Amino acid sequence: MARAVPDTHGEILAAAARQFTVTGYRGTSLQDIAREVGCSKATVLYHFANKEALLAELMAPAIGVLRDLDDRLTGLTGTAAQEVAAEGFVDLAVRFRREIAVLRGEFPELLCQPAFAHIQQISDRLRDALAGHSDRPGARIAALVLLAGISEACGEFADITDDDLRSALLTLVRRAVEPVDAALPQQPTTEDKDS
Amino acid sequence: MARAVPDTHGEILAAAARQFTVTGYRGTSLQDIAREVGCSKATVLYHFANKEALLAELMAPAIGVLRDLDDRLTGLTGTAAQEVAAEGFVDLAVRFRREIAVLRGEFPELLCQPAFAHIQQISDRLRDALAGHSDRPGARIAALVLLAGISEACGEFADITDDDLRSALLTLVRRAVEPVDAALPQQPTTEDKDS
DNA sequence: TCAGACCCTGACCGATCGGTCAGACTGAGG
DNA sequence: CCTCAGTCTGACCGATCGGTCAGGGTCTGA
Repeated sequence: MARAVPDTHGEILAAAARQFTVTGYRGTSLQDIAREVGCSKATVLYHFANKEALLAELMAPAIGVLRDLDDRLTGLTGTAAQEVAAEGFVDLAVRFRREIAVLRGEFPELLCQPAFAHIQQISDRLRDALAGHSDRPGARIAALVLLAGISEACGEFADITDDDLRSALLTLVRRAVEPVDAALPQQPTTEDKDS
Repeated sequence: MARAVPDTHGEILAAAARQFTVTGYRGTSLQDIAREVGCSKATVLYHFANKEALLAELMAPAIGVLRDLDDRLTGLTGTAAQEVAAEGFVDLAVRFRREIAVLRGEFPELLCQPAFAHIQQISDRLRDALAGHSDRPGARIAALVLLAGISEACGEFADITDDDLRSALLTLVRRAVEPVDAALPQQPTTEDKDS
């Protein structure tokens, strides 16, 4: 059979994805990646301008989907925004479990890099949408906890199929999100003083 | 006035806490800490055997409380376990917002260090308790999302008082956790197929 | 006055990091 | 045959990391 063209570029990308999910971006050296691929560190830097470019190419698809979701959210408010945000983010988190796991806690530093310039604003808008654009602390807190928790947790359930994980998460979010409509007031919690 | 005894040890600890929460454990060098304190790096290593020992002393109180919670959970099952786990963890997360933020995503590596040997097992037990010791995927997923989300999110709400944050989180957890007892069935959500 | 504990430091160490560079190898085209 | 572009590499760079070490100040108690 014809010797397959050695797709070194793709192999490096795949190896980087694996390593990043295990030891994080900063915790993975170019040497580590080169070792797994079976090439030299210089080869990695021949195919990618620098370490950041490698990460950027790895995250590009996920970021594209995140941008699409952001577009779909513009103009929506209240329950409609919550539902779109919930479905959209759950789907994104499940599909890109691995990519999201890469950012494990390295968000603050990574977001400073130009390739990820607008992520912070997008995820802020996403959180607002999930909170139904309410400024009640309970709504904001619930939204952030859910987004952060889903991001963090998705990578842990490698044994669960995408469909199962998606439906379980969506059920959870719908149950957990603070309803924005005052139309259905729930029982007041222990104390509700607006000082 | 009498010159106050310079509590270098405490100053280093405080500076480390500040820096760790901003740039993470690995992202903070001993040099950074020394610079903030206004001493040499060698001084930092005079007061603490090594970087890990500095982190360990910083986390000790939080770990103690976590251990206590773990003790209180032994023997509990079902709803009782869920309630104790929820209250205990929310309280812990709020009180030690800063300490928890330090571990921002560096859990996997840090847990390998001897000082944090049993944390993983404790948090596994905590998750099981919050899931009511159910092995249903939905329950496990909800528990993990909530624990991870609360850990991640707590540090973000510096503008909210402990009490407000605690009650908001507790309300969220009670709303979001998957009820374990079939005894009190709530209205079935959109779809409830047990495949 | 002196010894010793305590506190602190500059200089230094080996390791590792991301990144550069000149050059070797290879295969296709003229 | 030669050329040339594409691919890859070992050697090397400066920076930074955590950590060591010998020694200098300072205070206290005998």
